[in-house]
Amino acid sequence: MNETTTHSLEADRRTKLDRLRNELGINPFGQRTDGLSTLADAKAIFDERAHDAHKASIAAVKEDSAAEIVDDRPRVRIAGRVVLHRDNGRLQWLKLRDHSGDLQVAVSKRDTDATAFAQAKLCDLGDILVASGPVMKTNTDEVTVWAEDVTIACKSLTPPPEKWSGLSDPELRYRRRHVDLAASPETLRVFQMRSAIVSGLRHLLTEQDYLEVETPMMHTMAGGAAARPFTTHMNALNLDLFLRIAPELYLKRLLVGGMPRIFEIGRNFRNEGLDRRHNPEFTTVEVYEAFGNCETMLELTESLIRASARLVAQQAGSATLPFGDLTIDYAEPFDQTTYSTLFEQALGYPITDMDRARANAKARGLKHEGLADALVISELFEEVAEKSLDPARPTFVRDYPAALSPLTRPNPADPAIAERWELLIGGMELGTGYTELNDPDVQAAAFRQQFDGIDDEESTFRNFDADFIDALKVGMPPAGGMGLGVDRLVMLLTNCRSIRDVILFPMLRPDPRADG
RNA sequence: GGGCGUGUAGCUCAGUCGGUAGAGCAGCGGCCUUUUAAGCCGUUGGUCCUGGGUUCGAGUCCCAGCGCGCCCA
Repeated sequence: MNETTTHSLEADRRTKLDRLRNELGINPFGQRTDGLSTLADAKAIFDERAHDAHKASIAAVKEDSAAEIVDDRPRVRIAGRVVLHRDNGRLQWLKLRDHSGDLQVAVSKRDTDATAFAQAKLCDLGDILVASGPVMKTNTDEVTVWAEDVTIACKSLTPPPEKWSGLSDPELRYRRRHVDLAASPETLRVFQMRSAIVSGLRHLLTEQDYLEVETPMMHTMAGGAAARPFTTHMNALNLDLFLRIAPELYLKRLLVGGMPRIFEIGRNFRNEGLDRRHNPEFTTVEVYEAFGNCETMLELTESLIRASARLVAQQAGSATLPFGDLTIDYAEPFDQTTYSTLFEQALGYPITDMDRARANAKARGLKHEGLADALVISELFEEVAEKSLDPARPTFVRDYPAALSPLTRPNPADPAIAERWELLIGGMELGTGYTELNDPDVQAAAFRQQFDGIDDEESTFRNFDADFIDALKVGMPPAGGMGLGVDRLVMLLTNCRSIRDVILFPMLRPDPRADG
């Protein structure tokens, strides 16, 4: 950032600020304004008949000065940021933008008072303008507000980016998201969609009698998932705390407490890598349902995603959306397979053949030494088997190994298999669902077992959560539970290839060029 | 963590073989009452990411670092 030139461009704008104040007596940092229409509404209210009648009456007056001007064109008051300014001398054309779209405003010297016209003259790209007047159409058929009054509601002191390309440097888009949003309607649209998707999930769940709850984000023990937590410290209690890596163990306590259908939409924090699919803070929706199981959750998850896709596709009956080169149809029933089937299909030998699995892991340069069998299989599964799936086909992978699922109930018929699925779409893990474990003794044993076969650093963050075991002893109803990554769902549905494009302010390194 | 790419005016980008730093938009001064990325005339604006090195001379070549992106782990 160059101090000198920034300063000079800002200085130009400050000069205009002074002129507005001194020559026009205007404070260009305005006040409450009532009766505003959105630009989309103002555009929609245009009345062809009234417009034609007005035009005809003007022509009639030219013929016969006794004729009367008829003007019942709809009038609006609008506000928006100036994104174009064409000054033709005594007629100025402005294009305003708000969250609903763009709309042109014409400011004629003939039809505005001197103060209004001068404000239009002095406005810069980026200023926020309020204009009012009839909605008409230009000779080239563009719906336009023919201004009768114009006020600068907020003077912008910072020049906006190039008016057609906006910000294209991804770094600048993330660091100066406010500018990106103001300059790029496509960016705004992604976040409008994100909001609609989250509201849609909330609405669908609430409508089916799931109760929305909020559980702590600061935990004394980081549980509910295998991930490294962020740490913080509470002064009042002189207590080290973890930002939550998952809300699961608290939500289960609520099942114990007698809330049978609950969900939480909220942030989790994982102190791990950053890449196209991972931001250290990310949003999930987690759902628990008493007397459900992993099947219940599978059906629910599929229905939620299908409904979200329909919402985005906005065409009744269609739920087909692009994701990169893929076209994904969410209306079709999602595919289902099992962990061991997919493994054997992709690797060519059964999941039980540890000799080949270990040799294979070694050959592929995967972690294997000192790892438990299940973790070696898991490495191979994620590396080879998951990638063998058709990314355009949403697929539930069922029957995960119990050894990888310490919070899940094992299948009664085969204790090596957990009643758990993961959902993969577009090459991403979207979510996971379980039949929850509610036998406190089996849970306690599973907590102990999770320390086996992992390295010391990893085990630092795995805990034996005695308080949670105590809760299970009170008695938790049989239940299904699921967690769905909201950021990744939004990526899929809005065709964004980086998680940073669906998080308003993604984590970035501090700008080394910044002063502070 | 590794590989590749990238960083030049407020923004978007050129910059050839190493020889005085360029354009468009934005800005500034003019003209213009139906423009459509308006047009016309004139004009301002640079820590070429940072630090070293090679060279008579570096935006350009070399080394190191930093940010961002892509791919891989």
